[in-house]
Amino acid sequence: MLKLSTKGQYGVRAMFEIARGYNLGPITIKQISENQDVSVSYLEQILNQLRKAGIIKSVKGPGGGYVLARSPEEISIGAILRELEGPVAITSCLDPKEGCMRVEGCVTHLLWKSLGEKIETFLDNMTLDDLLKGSGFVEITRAGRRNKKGNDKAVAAG
Amino acid sequence: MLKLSTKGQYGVRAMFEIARGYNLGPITIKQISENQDVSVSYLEQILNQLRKAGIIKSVKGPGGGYVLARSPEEISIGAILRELEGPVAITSCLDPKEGCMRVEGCVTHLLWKSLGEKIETFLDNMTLDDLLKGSGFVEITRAGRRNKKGNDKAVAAG
DNA sequence: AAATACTTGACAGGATTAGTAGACTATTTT
DNA sequence: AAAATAGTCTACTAATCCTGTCAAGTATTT
Ligand code: FES
Ligand code: FES
Repeated sequence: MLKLSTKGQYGVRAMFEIARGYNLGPITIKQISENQDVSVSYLEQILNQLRKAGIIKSVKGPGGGYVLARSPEEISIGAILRELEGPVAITSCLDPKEGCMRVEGCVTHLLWKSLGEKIETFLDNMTLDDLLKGSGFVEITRAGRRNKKGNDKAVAAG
Repeated sequence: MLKLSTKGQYGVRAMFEIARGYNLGPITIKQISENQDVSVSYLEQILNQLRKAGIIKSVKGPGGGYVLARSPEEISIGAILRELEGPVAITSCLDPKEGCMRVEGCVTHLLWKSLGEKIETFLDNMTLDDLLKGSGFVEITRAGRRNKKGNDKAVAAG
């Protein structure tokens, strides 16, 4: 129960890839695809949606790709998921677009609402930066990452 | 995102109806159906599932219906939902039946796992009794509730 | 002009959900 | 015993959503 669609999952993983080297210039869809095992076509759809939402920016042409629009600590997982999957709405009664006539006197409404808020808080407080830190990734060298100006020294971890 | 299916929602609402007068003898599917606006046929399916799980018991024949198998404070919302919708599994990687090869080194796995546990804790700590108390329902008189031995006095609230 | 890379919209197959229907079994009451 | 009540079980369908592909197009750099 309470599954997240693959779109959301892939979206977060893609965002992680972009965040991973966000000060190293754009990363291409193809690279994300290879690192995360998600098809290029599907990623196109997902990243486009995130771009329209202003969470990432795209750079066209050779050397182009995707870059974060803000720094990793300013992008929450919640923001990403909300774009791709709509607001947290355990029941359709809680969906801003749907609503429900029975709300008053409905015994469960408060329950779902409360759970929804808890989830939302969790997701909104978790950022890409937390993801970066929480996974031993500060220590990778950026080998294999294409580089704009030829400064191929890894941004080594201290 | 993170929707609950109607089956789960209806299930909880049906359980609430059964809990509502659990010391007054069984309540029929039909009554639940009327009180909660869910079709009898669909409820049959749902309640049957809950009965097999041992959460409620059924009484056949005239005067029969459904009764809680335990007291309201011993039945958590989590238990109900787990029966009807399977375990909390934000991603399929976390589903006991599925799993994932990428778990190690997967940056998001821990995130989903952590969220899942939070949700589960919430649901497991919330019981039918909380629902009864939390909704002004201690005060209703049981009018309209069929009664086995003819003692039609309402179980009045203090 | 050529190569790279993002952009957009349509679409299809499959899975899941939501709900209905009908025939059957068990129990109580008359 | 028969009638009435009420739960049991299985199958089936329609609709919706998810997952993902494809192809033609636009923008930018070299
Ligand atoms: S049924 Fe819509 S709020 Fe409970
Ligand atoms: S992809 Fe399965 S655990 Fe992350």
